[in-house]
Amino acid sequence: MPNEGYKPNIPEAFLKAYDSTSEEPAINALWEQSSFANPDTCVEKGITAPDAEAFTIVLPPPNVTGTLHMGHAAMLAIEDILIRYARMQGKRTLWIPGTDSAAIATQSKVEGEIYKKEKKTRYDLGREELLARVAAFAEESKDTIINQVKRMGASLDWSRYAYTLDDTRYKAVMEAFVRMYDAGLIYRGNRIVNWDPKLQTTVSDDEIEYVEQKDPFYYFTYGPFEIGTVRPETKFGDKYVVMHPEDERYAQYKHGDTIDLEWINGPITATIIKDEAADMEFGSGVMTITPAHSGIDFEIAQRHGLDIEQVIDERGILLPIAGEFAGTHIKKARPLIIEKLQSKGLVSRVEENYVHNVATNSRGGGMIEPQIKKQWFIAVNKEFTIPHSEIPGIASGSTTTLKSMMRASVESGAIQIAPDRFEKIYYHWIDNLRDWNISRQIWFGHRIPAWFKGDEVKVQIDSPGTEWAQDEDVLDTWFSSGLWTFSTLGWPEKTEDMRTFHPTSVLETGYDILFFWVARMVLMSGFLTGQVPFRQVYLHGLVRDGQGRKMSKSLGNIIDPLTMIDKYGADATRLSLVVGTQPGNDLKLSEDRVRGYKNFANKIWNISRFVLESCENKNLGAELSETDAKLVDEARAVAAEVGTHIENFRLDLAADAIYHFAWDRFAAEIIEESKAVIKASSSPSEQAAAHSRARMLYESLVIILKTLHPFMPFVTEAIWQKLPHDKDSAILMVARWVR
RNA sequence: GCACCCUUAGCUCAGUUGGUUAGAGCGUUCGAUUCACAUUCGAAAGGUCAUAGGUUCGAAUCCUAUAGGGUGCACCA
Repeated sequence: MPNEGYKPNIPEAFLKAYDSTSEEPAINALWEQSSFANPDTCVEKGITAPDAEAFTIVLPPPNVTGTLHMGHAAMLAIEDILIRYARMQGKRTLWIPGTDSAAIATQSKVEGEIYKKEKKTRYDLGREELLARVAAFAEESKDTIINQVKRMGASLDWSRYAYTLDDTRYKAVMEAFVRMYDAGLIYRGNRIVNWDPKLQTTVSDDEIEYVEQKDPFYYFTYGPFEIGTVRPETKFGDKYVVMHPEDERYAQYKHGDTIDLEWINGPITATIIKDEAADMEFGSGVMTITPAHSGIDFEIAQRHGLDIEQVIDERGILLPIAGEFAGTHIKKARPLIIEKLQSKGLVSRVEENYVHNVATNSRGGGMIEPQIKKQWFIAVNKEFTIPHSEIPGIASGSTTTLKSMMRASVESGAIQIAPDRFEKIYYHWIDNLRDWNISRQIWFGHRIPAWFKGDEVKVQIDSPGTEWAQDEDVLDTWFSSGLWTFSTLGWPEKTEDMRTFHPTSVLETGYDILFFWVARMVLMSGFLTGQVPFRQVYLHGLVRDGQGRKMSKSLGNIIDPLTMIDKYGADATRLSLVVGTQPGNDLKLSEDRVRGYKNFANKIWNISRFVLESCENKNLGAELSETDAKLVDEARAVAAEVGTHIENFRLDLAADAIYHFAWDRFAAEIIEESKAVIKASSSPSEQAAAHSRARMLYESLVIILKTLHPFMPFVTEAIWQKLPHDKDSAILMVARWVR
């Protein structure tokens, strides 16, 4: 506490309004130079106890496909609040930054740009050249993103920066693949997969996005039956006719009966199959199947051991089975096939405008065409012996499956999900989970460590020799993302970081990637480390525009975080993304919101100036009067309340509480009442009151600055730097939270 | 089709195990301002808490149904 006769020597900059554009870069430089975002530094400098509890968050790594949007800004604001609070609590606090190569998304973006400018495909360029171009793009994009992240004031430990494709992470991915293969959890097999003919790769079930579409629905005469379809081009090979075993309309037909009938390219013999997959309510209750190009049909075919014939190739071209239509693209073939069927009198009716959902690749690809392909899969239902497990309910050395391990992690409470309604959604997803297709037919990513020589296969990290050829495919980007909580800590090496910081404390991300990412981390971490990846999941909502619409280029309603930071400051931007948001609920953001919080930053600035001016020539070591002590306690109580809210992940309530205390109570009432006390100083008792009052104001200000710091780090730190030097910490970022 | 969420002031949202007169920000209107304030301060208007039942001494809050909006999953021959 400064002593008698303290002269605040208020810097000139303080006499004007708070100017975020001049203060923020200086504060950022101060933090960076301190390197207090690195917990090791804090321990070395004696700020954090070496045995202090760890608090870890891994930053969901932004894709290196572009620039930061408001969703990222919200994520950074929320996580930085949690991190700064934990750090001020004296915890060993680590927030790990990173970026994600985002295999398909990045490659397809670069491919698209190359095609636009040079009319060249990846096959024209070749693997090496394309990879170089993608890597260059990723590098540039990465730098942009890092700079944007820093401008938000995010106190990440950049010395631990990780990129999914850097050497350490590459090693982790290879190791993970080999271990899972050796445990029998990764296998290669012919299965029906989601094939994207545009990007020429498979995608996982979760990456599929169903888009509503209107198409004509055709009914054909198929012998004595009527069958329906929107996709006549798949029907060439259909020689099985399926009906429900209990459908009385077709009781006369027995399973295995054959019927001769006239079909697209001439007479065929069809076989009756009775299977419960046929829906009696739909259409005529009878269907033909195309096992090579439909998931359900494939399952039916497998159940009954039926022939499976490919009709359409990888580029969407009809194969010789299509007879005269062979070599034609399915889009062009469809009307021609209808024409032919009509001329043969086989079209019984057409229902125009049939509304149905078609599968598309949500990663910037095209319509999905189911195909049977030899792919790598992770077996989620296969039993295995887990060597080591800290997951409650799963004992080390016991037999389990990945699915039940994922379930146990949440059911046991080892992982808590906020808001908790997402736990149900998580279970539902697990129950419907099928084997995860992890191979992708693109070039950018982690190449699968499998080696072939003739029919022999070896799975190992290093090449077994020159005569062995490596698998051409790369891994699904979520495979490497699934390792993120521990690959960033140096796994598979037994590092000090791994021991200290894993499992991580909180995983904060958008609810839209609960399945893609959160669930996959639970899977990977459970199997490979025997631990849950994090103890708490916090799912934030999506940032939408003022009218609740998604922000998009075509709507022109994008609010760019950098523009907001330039205009109103990072603090105002952060606060606007936190106040009024509850976990799991979308946030409607308008520029007015941001502007409002800029005024608040300025308010804090002015409060501070007033307090410092009031402290001029006052003894801040003076005894506090009873009234003033109560007022300081009031501020302290608010800090405690804010802390409780933060621990409950109610950042909206926390911010609201300190906002109202600072503005409506401290500035509007306490300061107003203090003006007279500070000025009147004729009698000794009045002077004592003035000294006490000044001290109260100063102490309250310190409490407000500390409490507000996680939310508005820049303005609070800027003010802190102008406070007298004998405060409890030279840098507010590592000051101890109010006690 | 199954499940979940939302509906509170003009707008965006709080309202924690049911408990006085339902709150905030923004916006609107009126007034003040040589005062720490690129402003700020004071005041006002504005709500049948979606609708209808029920439980209860008491319901924005719990239960049921309905309507509207949204999301996830499945189906899609």
